[in-house]
Formats: sequence, structure tokens, C-alpha cells
Amino acid sequence: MPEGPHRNDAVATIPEFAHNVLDVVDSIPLGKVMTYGDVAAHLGSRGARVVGQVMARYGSDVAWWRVIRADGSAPRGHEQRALTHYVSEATPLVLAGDEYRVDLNEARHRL
DNA sequence: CTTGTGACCCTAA
DNA sequence: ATTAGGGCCACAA
Repeated sequence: MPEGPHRNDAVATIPEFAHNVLDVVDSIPLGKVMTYGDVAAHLGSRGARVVGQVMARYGSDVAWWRVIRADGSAPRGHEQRALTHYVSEATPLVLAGDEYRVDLNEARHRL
């Protein structure tokens, strides 16, 4: 007889929405990016911030640098580490003095 | 159940 | 360029 989730499921730990976010991130091709809002919209949500929370909590094992802000800047507090990835995977960048942005016109992954 | 919290987004000043 | 304010909403406590 079928039953719903019981105690001691080996799965979970990661909530459903968070799991879906990670799936989308895994689908972003090398050298491409999506904004937090893009990821949310793809999942039928308007919660760009929630995507950020998910990345902060569960994103360490995926290509987190491919999810960026709407203006093309890297995740807050991770600009340096993100840049090494952009360079190594040849993500199109726009330089502005000591700052940089990902060139969304070139690198945005659309669905 | 209620509340506080953001790796955010947008507009206005 | 910067700041302020409102909106967003899944998640953790």
C-alpha cells in the first residue's frame, strides 16, 4: 500500500524548489550565464532573491558563477573567484576600469 | 502556525 | 556614479 514520505528518506535535505534551481543551473552551457531573475522566471517564479538564497545555501557544488545579477555583475562577494571561471571558459566580458561585467548580450542563455 | 532573512530586481531621486 | 524604497517569495528558525 502506497504511502507518502516517511521518516528516514535518504533523499531530501534539499527542498524541491532549490533542487529545481540547481537543475536549471546545470543546464547552462559552458561560457553562458543566466540572471537570478531568469532562473526564477524559468521556474514560474518571480522570486529572484530566493534563487540567490538557494545558490548561497546549495550552490557550492554547481557552476554558481553562471548565475549572475541583472546588470551582468557577478554574485555579491564572489567577484574575484567568478572572474577566474569566466576567463577559463571564455565568457564574454565588458571591462570598465577596475570593474567588469559579463556581456549579457553575448553570454545570456535563453530558453 | 508566524517571522525574519536575503549570492535579487526595479524605479526614482 | 550612489542611495532609498517597495516588491518579490521559498526557506529556516
